[in-house]
Amino acid sequence: MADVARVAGVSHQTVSRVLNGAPHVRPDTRERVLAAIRELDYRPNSAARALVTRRSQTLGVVSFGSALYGPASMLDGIEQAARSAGYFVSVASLRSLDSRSVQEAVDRLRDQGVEGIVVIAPQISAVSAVAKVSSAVPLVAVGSGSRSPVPMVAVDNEAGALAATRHLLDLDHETVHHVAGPSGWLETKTREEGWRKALEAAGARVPQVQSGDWSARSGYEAGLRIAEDREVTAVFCANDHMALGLLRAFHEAGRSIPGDISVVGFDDIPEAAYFAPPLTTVRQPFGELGRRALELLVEELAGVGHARSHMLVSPEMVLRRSTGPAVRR
Amino acid sequence: MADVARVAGVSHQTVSRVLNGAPHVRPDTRERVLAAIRELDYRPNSAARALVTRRSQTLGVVSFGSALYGPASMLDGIEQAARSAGYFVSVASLRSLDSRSVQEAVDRLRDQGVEGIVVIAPQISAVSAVAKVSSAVPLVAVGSGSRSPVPMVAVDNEAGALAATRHLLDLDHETVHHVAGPSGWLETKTREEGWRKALEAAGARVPQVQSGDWSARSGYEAGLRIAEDREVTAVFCANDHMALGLLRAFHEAGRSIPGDISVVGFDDIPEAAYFAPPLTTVRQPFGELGRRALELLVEELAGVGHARSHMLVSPEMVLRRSTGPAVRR
DNA sequence: CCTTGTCATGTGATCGCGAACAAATACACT
DNA sequence: AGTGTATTTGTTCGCGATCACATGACAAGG
Repeated sequence: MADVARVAGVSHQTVSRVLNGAPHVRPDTRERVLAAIRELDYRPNSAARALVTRRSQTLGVVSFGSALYGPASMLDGIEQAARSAGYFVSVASLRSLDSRSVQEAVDRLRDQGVEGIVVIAPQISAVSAVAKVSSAVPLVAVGSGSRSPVPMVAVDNEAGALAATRHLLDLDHETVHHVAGPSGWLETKTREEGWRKALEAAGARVPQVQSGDWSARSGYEAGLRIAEDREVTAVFCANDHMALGLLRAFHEAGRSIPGDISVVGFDDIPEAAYFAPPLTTVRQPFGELGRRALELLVEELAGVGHARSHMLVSPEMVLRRSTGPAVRR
Repeated sequence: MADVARVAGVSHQTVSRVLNGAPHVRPDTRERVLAAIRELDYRPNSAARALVTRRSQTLGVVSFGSALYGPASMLDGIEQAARSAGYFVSVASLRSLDSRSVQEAVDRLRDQGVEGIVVIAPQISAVSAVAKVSSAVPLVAVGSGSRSPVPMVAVDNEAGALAATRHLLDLDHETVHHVAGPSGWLETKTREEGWRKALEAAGARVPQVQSGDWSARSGYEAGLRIAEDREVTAVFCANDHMALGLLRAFHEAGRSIPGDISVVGFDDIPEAAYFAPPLTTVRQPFGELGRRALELLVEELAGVGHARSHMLVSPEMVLRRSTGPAVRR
């Protein structure tokens, strides 16, 4: 910066003024400074600036399962929104979601000097970990349940699950089976609750829940078990990947879809429309969730306060060919 | 830091020594300092440290299509490796891969003070953009072609495509059709080359190529076109998502797989094993690619030089049920 | 003509840390 | 005891920016 000042024949302060768009700089001196900057290919040192302003221009993202479609999309949305808000994004992805790991990741980011943190933390333990995080920096959770103790943005899983289940009931299915996610996840819980409420509201029997781990493999295994029960005519699956495994298992068991069994998924991953058959599912706007979370965080940073600190986004049902009317026996 | 020094009754330099594990600190003073640090919950200011050491402990990742399985997995691998090497990771995801966007992203990261950059840049234009990037910081590309002008890590796409095609030829198919990726991608090019070479080596006819855009939708559309040609008995598809669309189209056209047509994909996404039927494909170890890229970058930072600056990882074929012997007519 | 206020620019201090050097202390060996 | 060397600690400076304040020039108003 001193070099630039020398070349432009001004003081370092004037260079700083030009850089920060401060008022009270005569147009021609501004030009001279800019010319000097170009000539020297000068780039401000962000560390120095961060040191004195106490602002790093950086936000942190703690993410879990970041290779999965949901988290990856959210991260993408977050980065996009952060950039347009003038922030950098630093990531810390977790291998496990225990309280210690979350705390560690948050600490790491804090040490790096991030101004705020978004936690992509869909697990119950993570939320409580986040809640415990004695963090001086603002923190927003995304994709976690509605009873999160920190500000958060999430899809209304319960409403989505309820709609999915009701869709099947409306097709005259006597009841709807459920393949849930792994225990400990907020999505697992809220989706199961939505399913249960829909059944209860309709006075339908509530069958036993099968549990998976979100993977197609686990859906396949659940499918094999379910296929043994010839009574089953409708299944609501807690995510699309498991639904894929389910379809595979039903196919192998010789059950036609939706002829014998109707299946609904959750997420609407891009491939869902090309499953065999195309999957009826509940769309989660992941990218938008990420963007909204970041907006919330930026608002907190700006000190807007906690005016709208819990944000539930309504998911949307996408009807495809994996669901059909129940066969009356 | 001054506070800590005061509480511990030492100078700030001694605190610094303890923090950096410098030698020549008496055990009991070290203890006093550590105690003071704990008492005050002191955290070093990374901006100040970066300012004086000229090292930000941060690496940048430029990524494209970061919601897709491949890039997301690589990013994940990169982050993991970076963390264990003691670096933070800052991401910049691109919406388009033109030279200007890439340059902008790289500049942004440089301005932030990253010490090195990994570019997840599978597009030809990106590679040339990267090559042009007049960057003072070390730069490594991952997942791009073998003729990249910067150090890079990639799967040997050509070998993978060749193996996939040969697998089909070995099953007695007269020739193998190809659904390629979008033009401009290195993967598209090298996979097509591998396919072509395998055909030529076997003296098989080289059919016209269908092009998609990696999405299941485009695979579906290509599949509809291919299904019209009753001569087709084998298709090598440049990625699994398109293969999924292909399977769907064939199913709708009443062609059985692998009875009428064999299909091979590329990537081995986790769902591929649950397609209908389970997909024979070529596995790319994305996470490992990311890790290796980061290791390469760290080596460059350490000044090990460009000893092994191009690293080709051999992909592995995964045989499943979407391929079978050609039906002799 | 002198005050007063606005613009335009410069000066010095400061952010928190580590590097270089200096000083003090401890230990070893005559 | 005296000298030399190794360990341990402290002092000063500077990294590259912003901030608070000072200064000079000029115009407007009395």
